[in-house]
Amino acid sequence: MNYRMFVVDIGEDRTHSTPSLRLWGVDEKGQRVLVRLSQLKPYFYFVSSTDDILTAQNSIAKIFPNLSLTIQLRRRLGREVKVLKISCPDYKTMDECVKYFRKKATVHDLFEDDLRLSVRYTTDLDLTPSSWIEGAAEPGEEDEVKADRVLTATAEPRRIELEKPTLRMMAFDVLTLGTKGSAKPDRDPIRAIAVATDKLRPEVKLAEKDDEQILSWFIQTVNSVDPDVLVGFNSNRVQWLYLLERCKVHNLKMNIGRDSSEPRTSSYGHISVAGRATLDLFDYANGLVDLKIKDLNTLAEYLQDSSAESVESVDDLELASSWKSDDGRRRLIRNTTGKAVTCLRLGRLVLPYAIQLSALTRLPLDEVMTAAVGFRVDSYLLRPAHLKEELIPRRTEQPFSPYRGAIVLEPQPGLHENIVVLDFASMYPNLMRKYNLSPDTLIHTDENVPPEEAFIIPEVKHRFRKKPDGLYRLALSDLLDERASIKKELLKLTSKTAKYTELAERERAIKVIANACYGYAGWRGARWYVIEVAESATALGRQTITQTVSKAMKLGLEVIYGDTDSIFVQNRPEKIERLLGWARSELGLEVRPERTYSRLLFTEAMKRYAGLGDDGSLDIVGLEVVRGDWSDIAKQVQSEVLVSVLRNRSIEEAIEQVKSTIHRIRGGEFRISELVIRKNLTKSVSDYAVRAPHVEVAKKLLKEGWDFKSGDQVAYVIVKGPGKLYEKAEPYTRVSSDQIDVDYYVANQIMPAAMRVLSIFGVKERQLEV
DNA sequence: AAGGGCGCACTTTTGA
DNA sequence: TCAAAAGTGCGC
Repeated sequence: MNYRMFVVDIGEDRTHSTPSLRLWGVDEKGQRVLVRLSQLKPYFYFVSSTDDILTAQNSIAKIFPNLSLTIQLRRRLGREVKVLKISCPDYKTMDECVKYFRKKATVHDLFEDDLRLSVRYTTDLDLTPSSWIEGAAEPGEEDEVKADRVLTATAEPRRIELEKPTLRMMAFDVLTLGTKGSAKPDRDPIRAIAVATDKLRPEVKLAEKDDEQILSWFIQTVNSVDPDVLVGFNSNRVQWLYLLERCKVHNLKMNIGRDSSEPRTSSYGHISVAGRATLDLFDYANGLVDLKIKDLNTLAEYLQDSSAESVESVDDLELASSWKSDDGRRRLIRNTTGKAVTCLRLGRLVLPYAIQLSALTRLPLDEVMTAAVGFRVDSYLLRPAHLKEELIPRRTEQPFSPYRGAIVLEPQPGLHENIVVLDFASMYPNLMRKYNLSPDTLIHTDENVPPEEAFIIPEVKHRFRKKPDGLYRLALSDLLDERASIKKELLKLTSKTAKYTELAERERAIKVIANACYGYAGWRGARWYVIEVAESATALGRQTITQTVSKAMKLGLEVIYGDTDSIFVQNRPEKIERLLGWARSELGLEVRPERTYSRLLFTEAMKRYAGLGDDGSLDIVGLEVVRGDWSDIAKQVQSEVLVSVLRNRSIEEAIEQVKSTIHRIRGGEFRISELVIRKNLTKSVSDYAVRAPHVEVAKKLLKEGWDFKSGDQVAYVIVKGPGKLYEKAEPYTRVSSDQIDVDYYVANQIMPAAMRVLSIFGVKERQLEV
């Protein structure tokens, strides 16, 4: 009998001594299927640094007679090595065996002993999560399993292409509040839980005397809805943990897994529910650099979802006091429902991308969003490494060692007209591919290789073999070629169709992974951390951009600015065409005119400019307007100034706008929200060497029982009073207008933001004072 | 448990 | 008073 299914979750079964994988998914008829894949033999490799491999084999066979030992040929960083493949009959033996070897051998002698079973077999069998597979199976049996069909595979499954299935989604939100500071699960019961699903109306349940009933209701609802995907916001690190803790308090078993198991924290810190995928929209928001404030509302706005208005942003500090009034309580409850509904809608928007990223990197759907970029690349590289028979090294934290990066050109300050930005397309990935930069092609300094067989990298003088193709050339060729063909394909399709979305999201996922390969190579936590690769990529980048600037000047094009892989030049079409042709033929790289500006403004600073597009649109780069750590009032003023100067060509108008804002704020006409300054904690408050405003505010709130940890955002305003700035910072929710230090906002927020632009035109500060 | 890279601008604190 | 250090967030 054959089955076909879309893989939603992959679980490891350690309840039996024989290792097996459980593949959970949905078939073409919409039935939920569980396929058990057993007869898997865990294995790892042993490389002897001292003994000859036969001697090693013999001595190991004496100690572990029940192992299957075979001598094989593999590669270690491109060089052939003889290895002993050690296959174990079960987990227990594998654990014992690895323990023994780790004690005896140095870590360099063991390979692939750290791969989890699911990773082992997604790599070996080309088994891809979030994709369709098919294979032969026979009916199987499982106790207490929620699935329409339970099968036992009789052969290894194959990957196939079918249209994406409709996954059943359920979103939830949990309302908690602390009696003193942050809500603590051992002390503060859950006040309300809301759920939203595709079929049913959104529902919210309030806690009566305590939260036992609503917890039971939640568990029951999950089990009766039986979703494939559970969506939440901040669910991985906060909401699931809170639910679990409260269940513990009431002695409830949160048996919402499809095998009746409870949710548990798993790799990369995600919450795993057996047979289902979990999706935390916070993880998605966290990965979006454009998103300055990481909450559900800003995410909804970013994704242009209309449900953004249905949720109010309520500051944690305000929750408890809101809850005390009837009106506030109604608001909070409505909000909880609104958040569940919004999570459902946004979950649907994000899912197609998550599926593509999961299929590409082979990280299961629930892991892929939580895993940082480095881990996604790490996972992606496992398969090409396996195909090349490269031994997969363990992840170890290496010492930090900096290296030279890209070139930034000094901008020509002032106002420019008719400028075009020329960008190299995927510069680092293309350079890595072209020069075969890879851990397994790097030639060591003591190796003698004829110069014609090597690429010699300028400046750094590292050498890479021209042949055979390295790990990155293999991986990047696949990625870059597929991306190019998808882009072509997309031009033929109408947008908003299912096929279009699927391909567009696949293209996005490929771009993310391809662009991350360079950074990965220089990341000291990477399995294949080889600094020479990263160093060579940036050295080639510097050479490329320098040569391009020279060529542009030779062609008579004035270069106004450039950064890493771009140059800003006058828009002279014939000359630019010649430059692009030169890059194509002489460098073998694609340069594209990315953007044209009718007017473009530079200060003396690099990485900061504003440009007016031909259609009247305004790009603002690096300036205060696009920074999250400036008050809205300062950003608003600068934005108005830029519009006046660039679009309306009026310095006078700009000056008037600044003056009117200063006048307004001095007159006390402002909202506190315009003055809030936000900064992230980058470490725990006790680790700070200096007393910074946001750290002092966090300290104050910590004393009151609020949680603040590294990564949390602190929002504060500056109030009147003597002393240092850090003594005048207060949580914005507790401050009234008359306490605000207006002088600070005028002198240190509005003025600098406005003058950044206006000083270019010779405007003096006193011209802006009212 | 930790969560690609380097280059740069800018504010505030620190310490002499 | 001033330069250096600490800290943050950006660009690519």
